[in-house]
Amino acid sequence: MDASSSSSSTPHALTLLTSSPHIAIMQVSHEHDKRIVNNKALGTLTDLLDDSSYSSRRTHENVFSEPSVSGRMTVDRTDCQTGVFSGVDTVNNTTQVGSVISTYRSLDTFEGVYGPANTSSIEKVQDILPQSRSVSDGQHQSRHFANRRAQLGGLPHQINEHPLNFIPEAHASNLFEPRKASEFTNSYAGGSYLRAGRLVPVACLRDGPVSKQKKAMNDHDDAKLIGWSISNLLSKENPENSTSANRAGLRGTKDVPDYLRRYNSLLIDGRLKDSVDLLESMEQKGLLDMNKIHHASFLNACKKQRAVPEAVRALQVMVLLKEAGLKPDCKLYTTLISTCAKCGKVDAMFEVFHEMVSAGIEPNVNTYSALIDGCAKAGQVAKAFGAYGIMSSKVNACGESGAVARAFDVLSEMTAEASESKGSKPILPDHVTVGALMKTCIQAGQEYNIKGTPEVYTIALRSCSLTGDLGFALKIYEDMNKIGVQPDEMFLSALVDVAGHARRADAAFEIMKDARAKGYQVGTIAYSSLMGACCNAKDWKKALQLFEEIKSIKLMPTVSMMNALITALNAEAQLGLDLFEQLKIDSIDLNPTIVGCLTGLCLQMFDNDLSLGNIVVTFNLGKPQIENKWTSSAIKVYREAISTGLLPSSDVLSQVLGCLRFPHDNTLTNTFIENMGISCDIPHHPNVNSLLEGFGEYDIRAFSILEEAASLGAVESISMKDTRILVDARKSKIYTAEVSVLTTLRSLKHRLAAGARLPNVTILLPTEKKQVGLDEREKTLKLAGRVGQAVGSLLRRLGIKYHGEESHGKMRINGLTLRRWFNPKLTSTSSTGTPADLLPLPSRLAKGIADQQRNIRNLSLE
DNA sequence: GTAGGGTTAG
Repeated sequence: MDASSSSSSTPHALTLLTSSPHIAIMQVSHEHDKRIVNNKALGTLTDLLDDSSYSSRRTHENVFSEPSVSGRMTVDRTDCQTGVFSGVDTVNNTTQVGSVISTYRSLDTFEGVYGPANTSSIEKVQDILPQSRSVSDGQHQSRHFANRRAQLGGLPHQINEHPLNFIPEAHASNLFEPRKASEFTNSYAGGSYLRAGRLVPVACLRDGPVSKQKKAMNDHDDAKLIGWSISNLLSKENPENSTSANRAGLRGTKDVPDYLRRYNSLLIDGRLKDSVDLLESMEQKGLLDMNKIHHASFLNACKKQRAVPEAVRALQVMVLLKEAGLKPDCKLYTTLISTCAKCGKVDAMFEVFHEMVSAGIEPNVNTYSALIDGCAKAGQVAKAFGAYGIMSSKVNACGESGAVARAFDVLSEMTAEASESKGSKPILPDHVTVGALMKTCIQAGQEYNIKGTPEVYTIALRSCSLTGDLGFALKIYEDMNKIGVQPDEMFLSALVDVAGHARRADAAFEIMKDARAKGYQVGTIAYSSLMGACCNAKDWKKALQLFEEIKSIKLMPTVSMMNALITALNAEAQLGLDLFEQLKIDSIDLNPTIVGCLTGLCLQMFDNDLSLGNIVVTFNLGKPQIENKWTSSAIKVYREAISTGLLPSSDVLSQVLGCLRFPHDNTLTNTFIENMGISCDIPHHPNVNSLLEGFGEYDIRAFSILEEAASLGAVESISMKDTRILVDARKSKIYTAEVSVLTTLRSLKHRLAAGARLPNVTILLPTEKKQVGLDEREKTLKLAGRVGQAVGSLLRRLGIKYHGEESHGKMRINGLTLRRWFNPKLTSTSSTGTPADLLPLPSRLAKGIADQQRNIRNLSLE
């Protein structure tokens, strides 16, 4: 710490130091806007337009295409147009017109996000999208629709021609056949997650209002009508179906509740494949009622394992079992998209999305949120911005005044297109058409439920957070203002976070100041983020200043706030402890949050010293003790917390115990041994640890702290029976688990000294389940968690043999093994300095004497 | 019990 900063180590002093230069937000906004459009967005776009890079990045199509028209927004105007104006009854089918309009809107989005799209760039887009050839002659077009009809299995004319249902010709005839990745623009390189023909256009929204289009779909989507049935698809899909029941362990399963129990337990075990097999075998027996299946649990299980293909397969089962009462609707698709998003499978996500739209299900705000979220999570920020643009354009179209302008835009474009296209009659819309268009534009927003809510803008902000793109974030803020959506605290919190990631603590404070001035609600949520922003901006002075402010407005510090504060102080760890002293001076009660932050900080610093070999161990009457600043501080904080009546949390306990670990190194062990006056040859006596204080692993203060915590009820006591000892570490934190095991050993050592027989020791450990693919078959593996691994290596270090595997969650130490371990063969060089409780056991003493006698005899024989 | 926003660290 240099002189200037040490003078500022108290929060009060800092308040004076940190009056920062303020930078006007709007100015930042303008500058950044330009930069975004010029460098980032246009750069991405030009990449995309470059044929050579296209092949490897084809899924980037999603960046600028409205998925409901699948990358065809620049080229399918004629299709859309004829679909509306020459195909069917135009004016009465408002939904269709609305969709056309949304098609056009997506073009606007393209322009809105990436700047004006000139003709040549549009042509370039046409060139690179193989399915996007303009289809302007009537013959070609009718062939296209015929294909489309065939592929839909004879759905009504008007639906087939709906632009949303447009599917590239290349796919039309073979939708039921597995497609090659190259045939499917939106497939990822390894093939499609949604195999052809599996997710059929099924829209059966029995709940809520049903649009004309959806009604029509509803009336005609009966699976049987289009020539296939559940069972034949299942048998095609899974020729091993007869064995699936066996695989899922179903022999003997009879009734539905029994099946459902098994299904749930399979899910809990993470056996996803087996659980779908089980559903299928239930279906075969006619026992399946999808209303009784809790889909979210399944998808959550998928999420945990990042198992998108399983999620998709389950969705397929659901779709196939529609008749059994399931309604694959927007929500279900959105859930699936969200699952993909959470798993980081962007391609799968877009594929589901495209299928959803092909099925005539309108995405709503949640769907877009999930998409943006997924792109952002996967670091595909350009896509996230693209999805934001699409959604944003839909939101903008909600307002009535916007709708009128939009309607005229669309009309003029349509007219222009029509007059250009050969062989078509120019379309001159009358007042009825215009009226219908306007109505549609208004309805579009309502019907699609695309409303401007702070939530969705908040999600969009996350993309900016990842890149530290404050400019775009402020643009989003502006967008919101324009359409009159008031930011709420979470939005502001996210915005502040972006500023922090952009290393702009000043801007973060400015945003908060501005929000307060506008009278927006800002409380702990926003302040937590502001503290986080200080931390991200690596501005510990501002963090401390903010902490003062938080105290002054009587806001309760949150865990994240304190963590952020202390993290910000990381390089200034001493300040964290000074802060602790300052709290007492300010008579702020110690709370669990602050205690946790401080012990966490101490552990972090202790670990740092440990890794640098800076842990000093001193011997006091043969007892080794750690001399470390952070250890002392951790214990001090812990003691003070207990004295004010706080119950230590499991984290705090483990952190404090962690500060009492001895370093693992042989020189230290040798020093221990020398100090105990024992001489032995370590390579031949690995279990000499049994004689050491804390077994050479922990400072003995750890044991009293654990015992005290157990007596306070902060941690479960170890079950000590005469015949069996059980250490249940399934819920223990890592260092608590280690000290628990050592405590058990200590107590057994005393039992043995008292002449008792040693019982077996069982240790229960947490495990993690993971399903892995092995040759297309899946297997669930149990893996040892961190705690299990730590306990396993602890025992190995000590030289204690155990049965069982930590990965199975259970290990057992034999009583006899322990007895032997407690009696290492060694010789004592002196009897002085040996602590009383470490005096050799009677048996060992006797043996020691016998050894000595033998040695003397041997000497005399020589 | 069925989509659905933010914040620190690992």
